[in-house]
Amino acid sequence: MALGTDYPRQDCGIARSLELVGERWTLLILRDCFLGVRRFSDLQAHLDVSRAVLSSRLDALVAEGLLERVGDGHASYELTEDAIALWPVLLLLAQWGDQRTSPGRPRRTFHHVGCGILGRDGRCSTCDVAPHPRDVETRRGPGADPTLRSDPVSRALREPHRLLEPLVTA
Amino acid sequence: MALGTDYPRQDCGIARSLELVGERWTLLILRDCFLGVRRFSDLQAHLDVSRAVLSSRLDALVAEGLLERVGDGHASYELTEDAIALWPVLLLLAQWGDQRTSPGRPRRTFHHVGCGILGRDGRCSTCDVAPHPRDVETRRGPGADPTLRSDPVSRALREPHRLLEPLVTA
DNA sequence: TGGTTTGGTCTGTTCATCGAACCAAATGCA
DNA sequence: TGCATTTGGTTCGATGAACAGACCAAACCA
Repeated sequence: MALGTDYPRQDCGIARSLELVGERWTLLILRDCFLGVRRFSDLQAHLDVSRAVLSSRLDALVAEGLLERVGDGHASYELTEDAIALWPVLLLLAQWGDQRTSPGRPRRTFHHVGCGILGRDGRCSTCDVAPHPRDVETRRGPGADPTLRSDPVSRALREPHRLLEPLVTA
Repeated sequence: MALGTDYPRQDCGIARSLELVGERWTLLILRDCFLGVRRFSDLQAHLDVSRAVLSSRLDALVAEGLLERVGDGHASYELTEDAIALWPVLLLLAQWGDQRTSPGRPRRTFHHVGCGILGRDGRCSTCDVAPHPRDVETRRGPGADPTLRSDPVSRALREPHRLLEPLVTA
């Protein structure tokens, strides 16, 4: 972890977290992994990020135990339990960002499978449970702009998709 | 907002959020504001950040409606409701970072005033309510290192303190 | 009113990211 | 099986962000 992203003089859990997930692109990489993206090229094409930065970020996430490389050769990247614990952060940032920039018209919605939509506290509006991400389905919301991107991941995410399930791109 | 921190090609609430709070130091500034720090020099001394960066971050937070300059001359910085909505993110990052780097010995704990300690879901372990930050008291935890810093803010935070209340530094 | 403190602003240096080029390794197919 | 293609990097120069120090304007207070 480079010195330019650390906070050695902050005795604080937030600083410890930001040292790992605070760098540019990292949380968006994790977002994509929650959405089921598994392959380097899919991540790269969906994020439009330089391959050098993506490679460096993935290495760090693997080294710190947030991602796991599965399989030899063209590996698949999967979230660990530690990373999955960050889901509420991502959900809240998604909702907060949508509320500020597209009030009442979220770009993406999240649903407790077979139940209700998730509210601001991450709980199902129907049963009040805060479901595990694997029991969450994500859908394109009314505020989404389907014309902005057409990479394979963006196209696949036009359909509802269960979090943590591998996203199949053509 | 500079181009190097934006994600114009991401149609995503998380990207919108990160465009505002994803820059280095921003979330720590907001953390300090939750802890009741109000003045430029206290922020600067507690964060050990260059004054140019702090000034730039504060300007952006004010411009985007997350902070409010109160008073003329030597202004005071106060969180807006929009910013206060980010409290669960900060709480979760604090807990996640502490759990990973100091398991069982958090550097800082948060308590529902007159009730119980807050758990991982931000709810009071006694009454199960997720209290508003103004009803939360923060205390130094068993994992804190009181020798790391001795700026006025760090010294003041050795005592329990209510979130959002102005932190008085000598 | 003058000295001190606070809150900036400016600038050269260092580090991170970007974008393109190059290449090694893996995959797929005839 | 060998070759073409794809995938997953690595390298490098240009650009932008952060840092550290110096300077200074504005505010405060005795």
